[in-house]
Amino acid sequence: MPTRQSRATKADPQTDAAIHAAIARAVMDGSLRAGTKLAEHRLAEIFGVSRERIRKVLHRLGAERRIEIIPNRGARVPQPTLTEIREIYEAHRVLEAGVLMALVPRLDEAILARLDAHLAEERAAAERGDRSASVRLSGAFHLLLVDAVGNAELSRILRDLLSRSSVMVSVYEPASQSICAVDEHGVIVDALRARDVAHAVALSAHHFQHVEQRLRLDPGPAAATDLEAAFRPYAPPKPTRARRAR
Amino acid sequence: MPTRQSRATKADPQTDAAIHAAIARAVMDGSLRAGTKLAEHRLAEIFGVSRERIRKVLHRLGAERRIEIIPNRGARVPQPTLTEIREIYEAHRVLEAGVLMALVPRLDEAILARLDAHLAEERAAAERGDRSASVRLSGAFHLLLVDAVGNAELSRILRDLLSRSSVMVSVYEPASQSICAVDEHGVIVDALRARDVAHAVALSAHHFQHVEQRLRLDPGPAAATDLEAAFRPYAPPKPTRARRAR
DNA sequence: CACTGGAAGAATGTGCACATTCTCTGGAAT
DNA sequence: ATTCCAGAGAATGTGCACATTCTTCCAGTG
Repeated sequence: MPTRQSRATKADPQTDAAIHAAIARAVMDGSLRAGTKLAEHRLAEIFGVSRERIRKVLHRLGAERRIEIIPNRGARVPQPTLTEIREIYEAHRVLEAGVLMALVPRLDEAILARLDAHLAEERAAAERGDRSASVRLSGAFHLLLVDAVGNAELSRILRDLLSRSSVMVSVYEPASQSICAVDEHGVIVDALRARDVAHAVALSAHHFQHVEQRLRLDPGPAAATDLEAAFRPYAPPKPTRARRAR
Repeated sequence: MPTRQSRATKADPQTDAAIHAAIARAVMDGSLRAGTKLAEHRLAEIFGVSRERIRKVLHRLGAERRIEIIPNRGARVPQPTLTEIREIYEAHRVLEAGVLMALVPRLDEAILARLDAHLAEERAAAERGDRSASVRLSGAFHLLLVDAVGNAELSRILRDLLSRSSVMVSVYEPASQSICAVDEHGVIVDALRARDVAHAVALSAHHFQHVEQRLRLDPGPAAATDLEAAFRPYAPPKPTRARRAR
């Protein structure tokens, strides 16, 4: 009997990890706005894989709290309330206090040099008005701090928290302002260099509260986004014929 | 109105959540020892559900890092190295420092009363030599601390961390000693009552280091455990006839 | 005109069959 | 005797078909 389709032409064009990363990134960077429905069938068509593959990825994203899954009702990009967002930021602030306390005793010149280099990058991005780079770098600053402690578990937890707060920035953050003022990062590094734990912690807390205060009060429109447009840069290695957008 | 009878007659004997909880608990409390293979087919028979159901639960447990999944090679109870365990404990210690700093400013009599009541429970368990209760309560103490902050996200993160360190206790902890000395918990509460943040943090760090030092250096035997025996208390609504273990 | 009931269509959930990969055993060659 | 290889058996991965549930829309009634 004839084989259905020799999918043996090549190994899976889209591996699970690739699809997972694509959707996670689209959710994180705001390409998919809060409230967007993530229908299994449509995603399967877009990525050119079976629905089961999409289904598995979606469930994993749900377990990671990156998307919201309601039984029998599918997956959506989460639309967090302002209270939930403040909780995320507060959690980040509380945990970073512990990170700073653990970091000070093990500071060395190499770590301080890396932080200085990062601050220079941030300033450069701010000066040339590159908002995209600024957002990315300001998040990376906090990751740099936790990575300096040298505990993989800590890094994983904080990285996860940061990636989830990124989702929310796209909903609540006014687009005209940068997320983290580079000056505030600079003074934290200064306090670290002086081995002043209490001051570093206080500056960090103050910094996070600044960010929280900048959040808009209205959630903005919860309109859905076109799935195909969001995933166009990713991977249709499938010669799909033109499809009309409804 | 004809009520749905399909659910009534065929009533899912085991819901996904129940199976998930059963396996997670078995892994956490040591009923399944490190290295035990979790074969899909056998679990499906034991719980009396289809293999797909087990498969989904297993993948979710893997995403939560509660079990270890190797592609094409199945799921196993993780057997962490001593270094990984120390990282978990260190992470917990670092994060709890932040929690204590956030907790002190919002301490009130109600919280202190809850902590006191918990300490009394711990002492009672210790006095009657109930090791099982002692282990459970000593973990609950740290959850009580983070819950008192009132941030659900923080509670979730620390709860997850604690549940994962519980796995390791069963591997590395000598059975004759209790996990957390109740005295050490008591002095932490004393420092909190005095609003002495620095002291509370120092005591907490000292406490965690105590626990770390108690860990045995040899991982002990990595023998597998009989799956059916571990899950006998759970889930056999199976009218299956007796089956002999091969 | 508003509201309820229900049917049709669509989306999600599940079991099954088959494909792929791995493990284990037995035998032959060095 | 040890090592390597091949084949059988078992376990995992995947696509498909069907069952269940939800949404939507429309007809009928008060």
